[in-house]
Amino acid sequence: MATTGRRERLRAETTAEIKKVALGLMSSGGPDAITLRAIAREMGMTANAIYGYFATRDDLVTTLINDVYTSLADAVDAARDACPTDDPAGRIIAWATAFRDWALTNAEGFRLIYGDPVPGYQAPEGGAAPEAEHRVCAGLTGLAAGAWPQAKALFAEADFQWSDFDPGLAAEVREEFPGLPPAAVAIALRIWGHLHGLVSLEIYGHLRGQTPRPDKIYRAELTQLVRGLGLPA
Amino acid sequence: MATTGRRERLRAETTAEIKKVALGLMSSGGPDAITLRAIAREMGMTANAIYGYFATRDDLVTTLINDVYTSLADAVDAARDACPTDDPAGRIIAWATAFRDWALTNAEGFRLIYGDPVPGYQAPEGGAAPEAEHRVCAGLTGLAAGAWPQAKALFAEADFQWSDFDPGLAAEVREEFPGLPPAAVAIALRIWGHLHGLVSLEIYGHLRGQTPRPDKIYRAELTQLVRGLGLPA
DNA sequence: TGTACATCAGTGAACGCGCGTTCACTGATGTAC
DNA sequence: TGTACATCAGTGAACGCGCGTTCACTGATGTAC
Repeated sequence: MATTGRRERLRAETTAEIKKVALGLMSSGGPDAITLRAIAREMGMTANAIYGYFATRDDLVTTLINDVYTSLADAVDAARDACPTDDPAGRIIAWATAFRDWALTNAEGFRLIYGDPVPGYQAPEGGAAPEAEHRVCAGLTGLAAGAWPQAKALFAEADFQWSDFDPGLAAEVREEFPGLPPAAVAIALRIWGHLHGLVSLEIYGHLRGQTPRPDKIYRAELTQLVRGLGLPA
Repeated sequence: MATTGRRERLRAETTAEIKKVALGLMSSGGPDAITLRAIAREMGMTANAIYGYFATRDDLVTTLINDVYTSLADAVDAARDACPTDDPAGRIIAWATAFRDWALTNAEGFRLIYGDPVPGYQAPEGGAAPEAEHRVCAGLTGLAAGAWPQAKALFAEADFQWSDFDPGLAAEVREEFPGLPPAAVAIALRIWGHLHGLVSLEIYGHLRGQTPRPDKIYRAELTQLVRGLGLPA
């Protein structure tokens, strides 16, 4: 058995194609367009052939969410890490820009993760993509932690306790960023809100009648964001 | 014909009940749960009886969106107007607080307006609720306009032109708020993003594993928001 | 006040559709001797 | 190298379901004289 067998390879290719077609269907017809029959139709096979690759439709959707969320986490992590640790403003801007770019090129994915769930879909317990979700969340906290040394003077009177956060999150932050106060975690969540808000308004078309330059609005947002954290522009 | 006839009244009541039941179904089962048959089942009648009240399912959904969006616009306008014009920070906070409160008590409505469209639904041209949409948008611009006298010093170098906005929006703003520069409109959109982001993360459950106090995060956001506009807290 | 008629909300059966899933199967690809 | 067998991707028909919508209808509520 020199390399991976032919059958194995074909199997992997078909699996990948099913996922690609499913995402494509979603992008043109919304989350409810992800049906086994539609996928099969698109691929020129019968619906039940898909059962050879995924035990059930929910299985397929879970895999899809996981893949997509992981690709988002990869994108933002990579962009941030391309910027040196001693440039917290640059890292925030890199992360945030990658976030929007990823969302625009993977609009279906963004909807799949952050929008209404696929009709009839029941996520497994623990969520569909706990690891990727955690990476994104941890990334945000890291950005806030990087900015904190310069930002703390501006948020001195911020009134947050660890009990204002989920115990799991609190424990984790305290372990990974010792000395970081709860106020910094609140900033991380607020940053998330800023980015998520503009991007999801754009993705869902609510900016369409307002501005042809959502990128410019987003850039202005980022400028004000780092300024509001006391970081040099 | 002294008052409204009995039949008329019954008719209005049934229409209202259909809408109420539809929203209720959506809140428990997502947007795809709005089916004529499910509504009829819930009301103890047959599905086709609904055709006496709405010509088609899409008609019903359009009415629903319109009602809901109008109720949002009413809520935020009323909250803002309860605060005097010479307190721009107070008006922003009142509007924003009403926005979140409305979203939490009408989570289905929020999803209906801002989330994925109802499966299979085709909105009429011009959108399902153009008037209410416009009221919300105009309200935001009004908030930015109110804050501008104090905020302008902080956004002097903001590089926005009228061409960065939709012609219709630009024309309207210039008529309603003469002298207000494009940079202020950009601020309005950014404010919208901030509020929409935190609220939709909360509504869609993405804050659940992070904080038990989304209200506190939101309040902190508002405090920083008005501060960032140079308004007194 | 009583009768004849119009209105109209709602019924019940039926249509054609697409869905997820199951079943017994076929035929090509790979493996063992 | 050739043959017998195992694997396994995919087929095709069928199931039961819920959907939007249409149709001809019934029976109670209102109205006109």
